[in-house]
Amino acid sequence: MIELDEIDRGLLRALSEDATRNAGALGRAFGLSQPATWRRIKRLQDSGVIAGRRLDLDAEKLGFGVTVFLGVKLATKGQISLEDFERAVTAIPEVQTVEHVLGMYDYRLRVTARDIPDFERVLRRRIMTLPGVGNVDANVLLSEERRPGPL
Amino acid sequence: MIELDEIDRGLLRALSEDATRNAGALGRAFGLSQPATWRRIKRLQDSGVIAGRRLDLDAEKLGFGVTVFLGVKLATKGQISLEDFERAVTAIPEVQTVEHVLGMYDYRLRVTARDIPDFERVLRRRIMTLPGVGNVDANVLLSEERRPGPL
DNA sequence: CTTGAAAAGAACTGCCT
DNA sequence: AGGCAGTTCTTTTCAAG
Repeated sequence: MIELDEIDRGLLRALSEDATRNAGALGRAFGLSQPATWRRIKRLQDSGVIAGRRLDLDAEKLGFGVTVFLGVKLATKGQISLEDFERAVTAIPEVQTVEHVLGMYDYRLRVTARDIPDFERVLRRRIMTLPGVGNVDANVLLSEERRPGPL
Repeated sequence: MIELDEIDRGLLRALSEDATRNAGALGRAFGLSQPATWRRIKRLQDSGVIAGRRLDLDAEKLGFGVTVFLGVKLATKGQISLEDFERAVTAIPEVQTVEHVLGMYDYRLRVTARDIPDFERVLRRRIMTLPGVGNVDANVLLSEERRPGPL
């Protein structure tokens, strides 16, 4: 694990919200020079604390107005069954995230679709036919807020 | 909604996985010049399809080894109750995402903690004391895979 | 749409405190 | 660790085909 001071945490918090901010402007906000700030960011990248930079897409504007969370309980779950399920589920383009979890469900899926009929198609033809699927629970996303986490 | 061709979708797919790739290199991959690629990306930003660029942090390396998904059912849910709950839940630093959903649960929370004892503390002192909380279900994250979505 | 060029700005390096 | 000065690279804008 890596040692982080207050400034490092501040940089991570700022960049988590907007990764386009440059080292010069960021440094000014924390009372540091551009190279000093840049070196801190580079250190965070090299150590792996910063795993990458990703785009934040607006699903609505892409024509995907419906996001549904599915909780999947497998009917049969041996080693083979898990791998079969994972391979099949990652081949479905509408599945954005696959989370293997422990608890009420075995997997949690984030699925996006153009509209409700489109979602029904994905659910019936793609999800319900996955190998080993038992029970499936659904929750439709109304609104969402992301936060920096406990930095 | 914005009209996108195959190249736009390709750019979004590429940048979703790694937003550090520059216009020149990206353009080469799609047979476009640097300025042409840059104009496309700018158009996607201005139209709001690209909502922003965020950091992808490694929670493990930050010392947060435990991620738990909570499904929360409210006991009382009027207009006031929802706002009270949302205001209180967003004040908890360990809560990374708050999703207002329709279905089995009313809210779904992504919570990170240093370890299981730390999680128990958050659950007992912070989550269970939220205004209006009824039943709470938990799923512990084992592994996760994110994908570009149906672009 | 393209290429080519030029200016501005950000990223990166080396050296010094 | 941090700062300063300089170099390299990308971004950004422009002209012209």
